[in-house]
Amino acid sequence: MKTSLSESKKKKNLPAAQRQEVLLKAASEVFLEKGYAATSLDDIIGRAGGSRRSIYAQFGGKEGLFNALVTKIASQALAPMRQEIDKETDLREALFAYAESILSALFTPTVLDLSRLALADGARFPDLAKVYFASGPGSAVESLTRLLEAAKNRGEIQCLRCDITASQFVGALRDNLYLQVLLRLRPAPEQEERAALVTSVVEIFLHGILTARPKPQPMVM
Amino acid sequence: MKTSLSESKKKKNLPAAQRQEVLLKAASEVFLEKGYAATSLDDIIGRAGGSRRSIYAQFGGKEGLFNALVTKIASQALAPMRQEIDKETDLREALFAYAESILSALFTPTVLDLSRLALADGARFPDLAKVYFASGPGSAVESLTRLLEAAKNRGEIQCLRCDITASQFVGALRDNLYLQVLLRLRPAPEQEERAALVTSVVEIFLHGILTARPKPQPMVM
DNA sequence: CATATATGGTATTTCGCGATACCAAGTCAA
DNA sequence: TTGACTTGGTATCGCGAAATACCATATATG
Repeated sequence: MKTSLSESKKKKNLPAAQRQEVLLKAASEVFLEKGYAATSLDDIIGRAGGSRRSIYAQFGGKEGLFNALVTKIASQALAPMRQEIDKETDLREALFAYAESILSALFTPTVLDLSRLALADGARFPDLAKVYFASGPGSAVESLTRLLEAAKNRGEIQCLRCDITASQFVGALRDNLYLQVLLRLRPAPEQEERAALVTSVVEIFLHGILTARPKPQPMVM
Repeated sequence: MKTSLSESKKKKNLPAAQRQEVLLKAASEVFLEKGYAATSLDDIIGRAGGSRRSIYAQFGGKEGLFNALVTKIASQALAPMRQEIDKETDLREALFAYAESILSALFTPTVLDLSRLALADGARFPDLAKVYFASGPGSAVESLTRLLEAAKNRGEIQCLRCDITASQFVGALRDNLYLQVLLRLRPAPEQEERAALVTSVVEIFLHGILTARPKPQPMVM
């Protein structure tokens, strides 16, 4: 019946170790695409080959399978959000570079899917929520914090709590846009739109929006 | 058997209209608490009284019930995010007031639950996602945009796209904190912490973080 | 080649829950 | 009071999917 689908890549009777890898990979893809509840074991088996038996033998069931891969997925998928920053280069340059890389990482399809997964199923799987935040937004903000603190020590900027400033910088980058994309109300922004957002954020954080820059002491008149 | 639970408030044989109200109220609570999938009709009936029959007679089923209330819930629950701003008062004052009210609205338990609901089930119920965004974050940013444009017209600030600036202001307010609370990684911030965030955001958006305010031309020495 | 072991595939069981049906009990009108 | 109608409560059905069991088939070992 359904075995008619051309048997594309169904390798047969793999040894346990390989089968486990293939299962984990397929499961990652499906869970990310459809979420935990909407994914059935048949979906996974259909993609990975193998049988229910191997899943239960190696992972104990659906929950076990999910728990076995969720940490690894999260850490891998969020790798683009953990780029280290060169603390020595010009602050403005560094902020631009950081903002661009974070922003494009945020709108990566895999990152979006993982974010939706964490938000939807984080309650049932607390580890997912923890790992997601720690290895994504959390660590992104940490490296920015270090950048800001370096600049502060050089006297270039003033911020009482650089960690708060860093977190707000990332928040400003996310904008309402990230929310809209998560909600599937609009597609992810292309390069051009992202660049506009980055410029706006960096400009604001460096100079503020007051026209009177400070327009300070000298009453020029 | 289970009828032993003290029959607290189970009013019996209500007329259709009243029963419908009670059902909607109970359903709102449960859906917000547990999400769509995790809510069973028995949960709702257990809280509202009445019977399956009334649900199917009036709403056609679980989906119908959800659709019937989701728009109204969203609009009501998000009302605190739609406060109008006085465009005439001092900009700094206005931003402070706006930021505080938005921030405390964001961390309202009901708003948090609704946000989780929209993010988790927005894919299955597109209306939910649309209404959530439009009557919450969307309209909040709109009123801020008008405030900024008024200030821009008075020459107080410069921003090419005040709508983007407004959106980034709200994003900065959300910080990583909102994400952490949504993920249940930490409790909502109290008044004190919120005030610190508000101060930081307003300060940054007005003046930026550079120490050299402009520290401009004069090479003092 | 034959037997043991492990894996693939499918059938069967179990369970939760939405949907439906049915009966009892209460409400309303004449 | 009586009879038609509405609502409450429970029992039943159907479906989807996880969990389990069973048989067939492939690989390994002697």
